[in-house]
Amino acid sequence: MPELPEVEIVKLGLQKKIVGLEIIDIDIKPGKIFRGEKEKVVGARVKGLRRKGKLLIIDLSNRQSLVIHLKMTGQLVYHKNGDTATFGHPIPFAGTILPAKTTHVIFDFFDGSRLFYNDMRKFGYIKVVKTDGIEKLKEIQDYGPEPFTKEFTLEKFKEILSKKKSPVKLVLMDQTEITGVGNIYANEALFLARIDPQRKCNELKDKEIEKLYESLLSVLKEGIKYGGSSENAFVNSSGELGHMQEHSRAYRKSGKPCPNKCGGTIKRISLGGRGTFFCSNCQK
DNA sequence: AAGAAGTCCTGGGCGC
DNA sequence: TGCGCCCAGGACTTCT
Repeated sequence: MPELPEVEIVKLGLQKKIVGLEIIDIDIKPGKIFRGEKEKVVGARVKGLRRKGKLLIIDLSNRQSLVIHLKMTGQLVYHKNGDTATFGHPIPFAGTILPAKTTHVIFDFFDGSRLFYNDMRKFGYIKVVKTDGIEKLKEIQDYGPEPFTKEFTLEKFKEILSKKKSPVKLVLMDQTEITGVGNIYANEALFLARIDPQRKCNELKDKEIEKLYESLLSVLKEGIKYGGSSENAFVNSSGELGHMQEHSRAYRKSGKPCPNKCGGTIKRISLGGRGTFFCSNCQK
């Protein structure tokens, strides 16, 4: 599932590929994914890309922006010579076919290249929003501080955790508390910090919070370094898989021996209705 | 007011 | 082999 590192990888990839290009058409498969008016986008150039938590924002030259959430299985794949790839004419690309069965939106650029939005589970969306109005979007307004920004200090992290009584993993994943962290990196950060995901936030000791702060930043950096985690359907803007899943320690490792060699076994429980992986032997 | 449960959606895993 | 059942999972909505 695309989280902060995966969305960052897509952003960095597309920054090199589509900035400056004019959108001359958009093909939209009927459905709820594309929200807004196509006419507000066609004819505009791509001015730049930004990321806010798990949201990707494509700013256009006409004061409109595309706000994109990939949710579980969203993909943004760019094809430089995609001029023959349309819904009627699929072409082979990066070991797959574009457009795929899961393609819902195709952006056509002036130079014949194309950007494909694929989404197997159709949870994601592309919203057309006035650039000026982005900060007022409910989802963005409610966002908590974001890792790697100057607001996200250890002190701020302590403040966030100390006021919550819920299990620490749920708070790490709550976008209104901390923005950008999802299930994979929450599991990994807690494993590195050797903290039980079920621990109540306000009962964590200062030392533990410090360790968790470092671990969280460290696993997010690692995710970016390895090109994202392709545990689910994630691919980068060139259609390639990431490698973070090859380095994950706890996520989806149930039954495997604990990588800390503590003698324990990674187990899987459900927390907040979500799969939670940890070593009950060394995560206390 | 906070926490639990339901919702969306589809491929994949499982049992028979 | 093949059918049907059920589940994951981010974030929002609805219920308790």
